[in-house]
Amino acid sequence: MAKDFVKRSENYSEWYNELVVRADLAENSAVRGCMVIKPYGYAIWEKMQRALDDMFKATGHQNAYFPLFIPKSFLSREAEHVEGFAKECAVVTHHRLMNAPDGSGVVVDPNARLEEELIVRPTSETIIWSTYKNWIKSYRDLPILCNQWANVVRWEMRTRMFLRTAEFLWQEGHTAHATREEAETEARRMLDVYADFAENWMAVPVIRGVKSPNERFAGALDTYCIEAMMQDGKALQAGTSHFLGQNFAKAFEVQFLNKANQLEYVWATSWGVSTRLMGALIMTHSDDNGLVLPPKLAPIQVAIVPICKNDEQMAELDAHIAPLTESLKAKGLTVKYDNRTEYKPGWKFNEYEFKGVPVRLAIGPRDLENGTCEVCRRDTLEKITMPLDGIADHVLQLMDEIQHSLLQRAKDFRAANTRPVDTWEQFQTEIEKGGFLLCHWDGTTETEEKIKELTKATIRCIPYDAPAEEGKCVFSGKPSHRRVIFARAY
RNA sequence: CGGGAUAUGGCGUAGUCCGGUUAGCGCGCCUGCUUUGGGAGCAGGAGAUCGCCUGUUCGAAUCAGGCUAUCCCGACCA
Repeated sequence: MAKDFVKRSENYSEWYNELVVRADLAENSAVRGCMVIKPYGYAIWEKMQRALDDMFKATGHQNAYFPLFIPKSFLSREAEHVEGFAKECAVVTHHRLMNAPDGSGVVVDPNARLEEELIVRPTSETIIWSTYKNWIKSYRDLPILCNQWANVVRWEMRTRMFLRTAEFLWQEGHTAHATREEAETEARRMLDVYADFAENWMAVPVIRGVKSPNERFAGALDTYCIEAMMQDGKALQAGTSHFLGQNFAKAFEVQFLNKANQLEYVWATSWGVSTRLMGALIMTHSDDNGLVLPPKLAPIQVAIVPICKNDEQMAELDAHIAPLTESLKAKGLTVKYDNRTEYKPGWKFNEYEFKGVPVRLAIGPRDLENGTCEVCRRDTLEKITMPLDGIADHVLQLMDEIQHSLLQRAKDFRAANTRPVDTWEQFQTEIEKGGFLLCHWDGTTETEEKIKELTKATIRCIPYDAPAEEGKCVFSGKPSHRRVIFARAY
């Protein structure tokens, strides 16, 4: 049991904050609202990046890089877009510092004011579409399937590590298409990529759906999303994909000549996932003993801890364990053999447990005699002693088992906390218990906002697979044709 | 931007009400010895202009005024 570590049931958000710091994932920085992602946390993010990047490439996308700064005028080209982001933009107004006249340090040089202020990108639609205008002349230039890995800044009032920080890392895909249908297909296809990644790499089950107009991205015609349920029953939007229609093409005058030699506006999509996925990963699997990582994203998959009484024994263990390490590595596993003498085995057990290492092997004098090894899996904390012979295959299989079992466990949790609700009275009590409420909704923004105001619950999405079903809106009683998901969200 | 709170070695804190030796303790850190199957023990050691400024006083971590920063609760949000 982790010492001095608050339990999820006692204070979930404190548990989360402490876990992030103590598992060495990230820490707060000198800059308000910005975090430092530490090497161990960044290693997880790199694994996510790698997997996603491969999936983007496999679906025909290429990486590119666009500027951090956006001319102020660009942002205001699309009316809804600017309205959505105006309140949280960092603005560059000057380009030079000078020594303070009174010697008190350095000040902004008032003579170095920029002609046009620059916005630190909150997202890159505008700068990218101003560029695409130059790239697109003919139907032969389409589609353009670009992605960029970048940092963005949204000046948030209240921040939480990974879940909402003023600066965060993400990828943003921006595509341009000749037809509406093709763009819509692209937006949905990338959502499927995200869902695939969430479930098969992160072991986080997600619900695919469409956002209500109220929750839609500023400037989009449709926003598709994947929604996950955290262990406290709150929803977390884990990824979004937008069908932007011709809004940005019109704002930036991006037209192409079609086969009939007629000018048409280009159709657009954008889609992104961010370091917020780290938050989803943490809050889906981790427990009161610390972080729990799915094997596919764990920077260390196997930790090996030797147990011994003296130097000679350690030397013997080193020699004995070396081939074991090699055989695990030969299976493609990431292995850490920890024979530091400054820490005792018990300390190491706790350390690797807290950091979510999926499998731990311990080998001591008794094992040397018996040709065995203690195998402990992080997700269940189950320990078994087994012969060293064939251990690499066993561990490899265990990785698979853990990966699947984490997903299954999360699915079971979600299922246990998802239920239909048909009356307003019931809604008010049920929403307090957390989880997803499947409810009929009359389709109006007024109803959605009223419900949000009264209960802090929002429509997370209208699931793709919501079956047609006649019913009455849980709030207004007006007719509805399918259920949507209500929940409190991060 | 409203409402509340806090600020003391790297971290967590005692002391503040009621001013008075060298600012105490735990964790961590350094050195040495003994240890190692679930966060080791002992001994020694380093480390703090008590958030900042001004004032009151013989004397301020402690009292007063101002400032700054951070955290929590709201409004806002991927």
